[in-house]
Order: sequence, then C-alpha cells, then structure tokens
Amino acid sequence: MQDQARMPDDKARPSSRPPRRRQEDRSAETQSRLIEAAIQLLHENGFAATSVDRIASSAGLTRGALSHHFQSKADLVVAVMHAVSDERHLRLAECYRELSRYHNRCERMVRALWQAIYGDPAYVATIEILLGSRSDPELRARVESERGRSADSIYSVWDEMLSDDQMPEQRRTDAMHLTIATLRGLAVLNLVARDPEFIERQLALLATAVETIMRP
Amino acid sequence: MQDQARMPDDKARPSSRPPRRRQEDRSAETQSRLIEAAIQLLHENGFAATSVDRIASSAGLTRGALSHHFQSKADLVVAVMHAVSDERHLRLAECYRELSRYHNRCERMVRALWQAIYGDPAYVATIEILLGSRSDPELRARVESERGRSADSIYSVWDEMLSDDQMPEQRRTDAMHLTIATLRGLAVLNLVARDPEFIERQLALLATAVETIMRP
DNA sequence: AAACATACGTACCATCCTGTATGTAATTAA
DNA sequence: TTAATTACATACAGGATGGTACGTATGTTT
Repeated sequence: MQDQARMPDDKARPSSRPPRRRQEDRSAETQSRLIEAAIQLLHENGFAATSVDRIASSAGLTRGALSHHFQSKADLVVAVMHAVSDERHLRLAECYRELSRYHNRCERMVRALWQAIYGDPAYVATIEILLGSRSDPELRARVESERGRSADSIYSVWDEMLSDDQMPEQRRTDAMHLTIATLRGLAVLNLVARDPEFIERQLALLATAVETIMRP
Repeated sequence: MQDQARMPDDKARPSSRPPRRRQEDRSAETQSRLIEAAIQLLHENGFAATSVDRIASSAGLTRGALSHHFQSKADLVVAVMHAVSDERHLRLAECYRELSRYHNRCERMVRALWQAIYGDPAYVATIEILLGSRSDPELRARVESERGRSADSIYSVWDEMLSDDQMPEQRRTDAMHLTIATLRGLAVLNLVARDPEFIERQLALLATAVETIMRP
C-alpha cells in the first residue's frame, strides 16, 4: 500500500488513474457517449429494438446513469434529434463554403447532401425516431420541432446555392423537395441493401435529373 | 322460445343469426381481417407500437384467435408482407393493361406506381416491417424474400412498359431505381406531413425528370 | 475538512408483451 | 345424432421494458 498519497495533478502513473475531470466535462462526455450509442443502435436495430437498457450498456454505463442525464426515454430521443440537427448544421455550413466556388453546383450539391446527411447512420437514426415516435403525440411534437430546425438548415443552403433568378420560386423549392425525397429513399434502401456503386450511379443520375429540371 | 327449429339454409330472420359459413370461409375472412388490422396499425402507429394484442382487438378478436391462425407474431408479419405483395401484383397487372395503350408512358407509369403502391398505407406497413424486423435475422430473411417477390413485380412491369431499344439496359434499370427511391422517399414524407397537392406536384416533376433521363 | 452537489449503480415495481395451455362454441364427418 | 375438427376465448407464465427510490462514489465549495 504505497503511493497512496494524494497527487492533485498526477501524471505520474499515466494509465492508472485518469486525470481529474470537472463535473461539467464528465457530464458532457457521458451524454454524448449515450447519444452516440443511441444513434448506433437505432441505425443497427431500429427503434423497436432499441431500449434504454441497451443504449446504456452499449455506452458502457447503466440505466441509472442514463436516467440521471435524461429523465425519460423521450428526453433522450429528443436529445438525439437535437444533436444530429446541430451536427447537420455544421456540416452544411462546411459544404456551403466548399461549394460556392464551383460551377456544376447541382451535382456537387447532391453529393454534398448525401455525404453530409443522408449517407450517414445518424440520418437513419432520425428516421427511426420519426417513425417510431408516431404513436406518442407528445414526443411526436417535440421530435417534429427538431426535425423542422434541421430541415430549415437544408432549405437555406439550397436556396443560397441554387437560386437562379430565371427560375420561379416554387419550382426551385419543388426541385429541392424532389431531391430530398430521392435521397431519403436511397437512405432507406441503403439500409437494407448496401451497395456503394449503386448509390454512386444513383447520385449521378439524380444530379443530371435535377440539373435538367432546374434549367429548362 | 319459438323458432328454435333447425333451418339449414335460413334467411328467415335476416339479421339475427348470420348465415352458416363454412370453416374455410371463416378462416379466410378472419385471417384477412387480422392482416388488414395489422396493416392499419402499422401504418398508424409504427412497428414498435403494434402488438399482437392490439392487432387482434382492433380486428374485433382476441389473441387466442390470432395465435390460432398465426403461430407467432413473425408468422403474421410474413403473412402481411405476402398479402401486400399479392395485392401489389394484381394492381400492377391492372396498370399494365391500362397503360399499354397510351403514349406519355413515364408520367402514367409514375402515377400508376404511386396510386397502386407507394401512396397506399399498405406500403408504409411493409416499410415498418422491413425496418422493424432488422434485429431478428430469421424473421428478416423471410421478410426479405417476400420483398424480393414484390420488387420483381415492379421490375417486370417497368421493363415491359418502358423498354426502348435505343437505351442501354443499365441506364433503364437505374432510372427505375431512381424513380422507386423517390417514390419511397415521398411515401415516408407523406406519412409525417400529408399534403396531396404537394405530392401531386412532386409526381409531375418526377415524371418529367424520368422522361428526360430516358430520352437523351 | 466538512457540507454539499453531482455522477452513477443497484434494486424494485408496475406494465406490457409474447407464448402456451386449456376450455367452449361452431362446424364437419360418421 | 354422435364423434371429431376447427375456430375462438380465457387464463396464466416468463421475460423485457421503463420509471423510481435509494445507496455510493466522485467532484465542488466554503
């Protein structure tokens, strides 16, 4: 029993006792670990098979920890939507900076949306939540509001990227919704039958389709 | 206590005692009632919130009846997929007869697919089943095989309708898959935000997009 | 160092879910 | 009419799930 002396800022034994963390940091990290685990499980097994118990233990924790940070399963689900929404916003902002310089914007836009959003497991998680929360009106409303936030990010980027004055407003947004619908459909298919080459061809095709729609 | 005499084929008291039915008919009707109820509930509340108990009582029966006709929940789910697949096949055959006479085939094809399949609550039910059964590999395999059957119906109609010799094979099937992906995406959207006029515009836009893809 | 707050685990409870056993009514076969 | 099947209901068992109460350990403040 040597070495029991307190070392307030110990890096003496590197891997034995983790460095002191502040509560705030612990909380933040734990919460995001739980959210990550939830996304992962929702993506893998779907809403019905994703219990709070699985989520917690998948994150290396227990239900006690989870319910300390999220009072109910609904709260966790909303937190997942919120986190995904935030991440999406960041990625889209990134895309915005990248895209504005190039010319074949439709193609780049479609691919950017796939890479940043629809091709990501997190997107599948949000779909699962969206469908799975239908039966609970209260949860549904909260989820829906998060979804709205997220959708607005996309709308604004689309508008700023692809606004051509020669095209009527409604046709432009219709084209956007059609693109989104297609990407959503591909995301669902990608879930049950993964095939990157196929997705690649579909994205290219979608891009040309949008291109021709946008320029009549 | 009069009129207790047996009347093998009684229409004497029209609404009192229902006419004798054969077991076969009873079975068939009960089973399809259960399947209908399952589709309805899957469409309304999603997979997670659709228990066999709800299904049975929604069909005016009990779990006992359900488990007499379907040994397990998995069996019922597969039966639903099978029934939807059959119905789809019939509707597509109908579409085939209607469509072949007209010329703007892409537009009619898109609308036909929406009306016959993707706009139907039964399609949502199959999506729920497809996503919900992911965590159970055994069920998953059975569901997947039914899905394949159903997909083949669509493929063959598409091929027979839209095969132009001037177009390479792969591009044609890619166009089909893109159409299907879009319709699937619209079906999911239609689930959380119903808006017939919007769907109408999207279908029109999709039709023109497919048209231009198919004729370069 | 002591009092307090926060993070997390364990244990328990009510609920719901699926499956199964068993009983009864309806239908069919003899 | 009687015996055998089939259709359906009722009742119970085992397991999973979500919520909550409570205990302990780890930070934080004074």
